[in-house]
Amino acid sequence: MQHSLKDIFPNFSSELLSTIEENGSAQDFEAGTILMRTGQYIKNTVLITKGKIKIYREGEDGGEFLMYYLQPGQACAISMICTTKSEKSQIMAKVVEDVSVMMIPLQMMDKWMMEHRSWYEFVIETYRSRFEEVLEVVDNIAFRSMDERLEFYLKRHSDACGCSEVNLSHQEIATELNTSREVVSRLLKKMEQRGLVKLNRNQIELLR
Amino acid sequence: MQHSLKDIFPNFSSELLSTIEENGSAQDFEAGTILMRTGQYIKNTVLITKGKIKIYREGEDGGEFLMYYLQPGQACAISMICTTKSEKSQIMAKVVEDVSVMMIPLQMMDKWMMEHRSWYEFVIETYRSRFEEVLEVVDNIAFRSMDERLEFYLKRHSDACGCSEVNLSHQEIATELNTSREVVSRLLKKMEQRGLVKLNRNQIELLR
DNA sequence: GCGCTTCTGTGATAAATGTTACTGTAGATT
DNA sequence: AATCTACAGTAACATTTATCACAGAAGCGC
Repeated sequence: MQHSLKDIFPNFSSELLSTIEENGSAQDFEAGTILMRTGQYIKNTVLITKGKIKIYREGEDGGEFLMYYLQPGQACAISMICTTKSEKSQIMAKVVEDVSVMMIPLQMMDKWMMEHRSWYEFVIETYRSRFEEVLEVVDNIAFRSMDERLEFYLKRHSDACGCSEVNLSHQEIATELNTSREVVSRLLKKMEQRGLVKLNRNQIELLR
Repeated sequence: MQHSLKDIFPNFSSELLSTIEENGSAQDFEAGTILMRTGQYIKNTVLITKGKIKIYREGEDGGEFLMYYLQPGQACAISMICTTKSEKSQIMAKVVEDVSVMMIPLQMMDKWMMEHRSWYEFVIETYRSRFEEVLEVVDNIAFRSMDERLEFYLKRHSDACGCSEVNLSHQEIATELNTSREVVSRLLKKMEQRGLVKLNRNQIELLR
């Protein structure tokens, strides 16, 4: 069953909602799709109405460092920021759970800021929350060691999917933390010994 | 000799400039002043007209991780973002070179967004550039080792002060990179052997 | 079942970074 | 000059993280 835009963005005024329906283009993408690559020019602001997206920062050596998740009711802050001057994307966006999005042409972004108070507030709040999220990422890598970062990673994953099972291989986790598989395996083993997780093949159960 | 607001913010319309003069409060602070602490509520948006400010992320253990510099013609993105809802600051701001600032009461922020196109563009550009700067910080700590980060730190310092001498002790540098003095000393010695710097007491000369 | 691939576990070792301890030196204070 | 203090250099060692090597287990296709 499909939720309406109104349910997903409850703070939008009804005028704004119909303008979005009019000017936006609804699109679906399967899990695994790369929605945006580092260096690409951005032509749309993306509103997520269903599914999940992960935002990565790419290293020169091909690393894919996980920054944060995007979920229904949220928007890609980068696509908003870059939109105005049609700048290049500084990040990579990957679909991790089949998504539906509304693509908003870049010229609408500025226009609506003036015309719709609820759009303005949404944009500011998007900036604020994403900025804070990135600051938290900085905290983690600047001040914490790998075991703490791994615990944080697992917690965030289960928060995002709303369940206590993480269905990822150690290699995938290692890539997103920019470390090696062996390190992840070892740290997970220690967590299992401490009773924090139960390890299965391609699955980690969080116990507390 | 004092530059006028118009010279420092050349893109602001003359109406906006006079509104700023009218509603803002010009204030000076000496080097060393903490302008904003983590957890404080933000009551003003800060425009820098003279001097330099460093923005830090504070760790729980008392670490002060340097994020970026603010210079004349720039504004504190955090103070803009948090302003709307009078949120708590997520960062610490320290004056490193005597500054003059314009304090803009938070309610002006929203008002001017609607009334002054040049303010709107300035705010969006501020968000964009600060976001990019933080992403670069993430790059550095996620993908680079301490020697590369130290070189980047020194380069950024000399860019900010416009000279090739860094007048800081090894301890101060270590604090801002969240490492220990010994590590900084060792790496600097190696850089000296590679001919990249010349080390004096309380001063590092960049040679290329 | 057999062969193949992917995933996981683990030891050995290397490299980077953090910590402790101690020394010497430059500059300031008296 | 004698003393004091902050700063810098460095050796020795501990810890964390990365890399290499290999082996066993789980799932898959045939």
